Amino acid sequence: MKLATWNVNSIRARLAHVLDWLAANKPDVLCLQETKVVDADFPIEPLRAAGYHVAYVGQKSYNGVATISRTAASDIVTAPPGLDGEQKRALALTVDNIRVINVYVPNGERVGSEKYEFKLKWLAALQRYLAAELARHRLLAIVGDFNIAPEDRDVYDPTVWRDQVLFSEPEHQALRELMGVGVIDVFRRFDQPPESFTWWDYRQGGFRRNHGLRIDHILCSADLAQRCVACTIDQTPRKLERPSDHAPVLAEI
DNA sequence: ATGGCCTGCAACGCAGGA
Repeated sequence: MKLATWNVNSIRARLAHVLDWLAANKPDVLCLQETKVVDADFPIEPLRAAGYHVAYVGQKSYNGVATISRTAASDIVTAPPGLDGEQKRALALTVDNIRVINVYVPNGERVGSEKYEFKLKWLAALQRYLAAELARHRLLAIVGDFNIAPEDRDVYDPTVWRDQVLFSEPEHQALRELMGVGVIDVFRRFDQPPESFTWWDYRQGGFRRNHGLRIDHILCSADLAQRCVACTIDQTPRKLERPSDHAPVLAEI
């Protein structure tokens, strides 16, 4: 099966790109982040017409996640324990016998800010939820925009980014601890081109100069990771007019 | 040239992103 994640920076602004990408890539599951729309206004019909079931949880203006799938999902959780605040950032469901947790981890604004502390607390709650889910599901993927670049090779200029938000030691520690619960970054299970990133700033010709970060991830339980045969970043939609600033990550499982 | 972008909201600039 093909499992993908993509921060679309507004599902309504990016609907045509998403539909085109679905037609071109035919994923079985696509997890979207930053849908930026209340549930009543989510554009379900065009996605259904494209042959997908849709689960979503959103809010006005900010955040919001959605998981679309070729086959119907079950056991859908839109407010996981500990992640059930005002900000809609997590959505879990089971599809094709695989537990899929879709997350939009807080950005954190800047090291030491209130939002940064919120990010670390949110990651700790996510770790607890992930541990509980792993106890129930042998085949599990947790995917999405983690807003953390794990290693030096995931940042275009580690010297510039050192100790900055998205690349600070407390964030690295939080991600390591979360992964220590029992999930693997499948992107690094395979040979990859150097300087592979998933996000590029809209400003300063970030994409053209490949000034990016790898902050969107597909993390799989050991048994699911074993089934994974490929994991790639698709830069194609980042080259379109009015793109999302993130590119999709796609795993073949 | 020391800043350059994008989205949604209700504006006629702002908050937030990363």
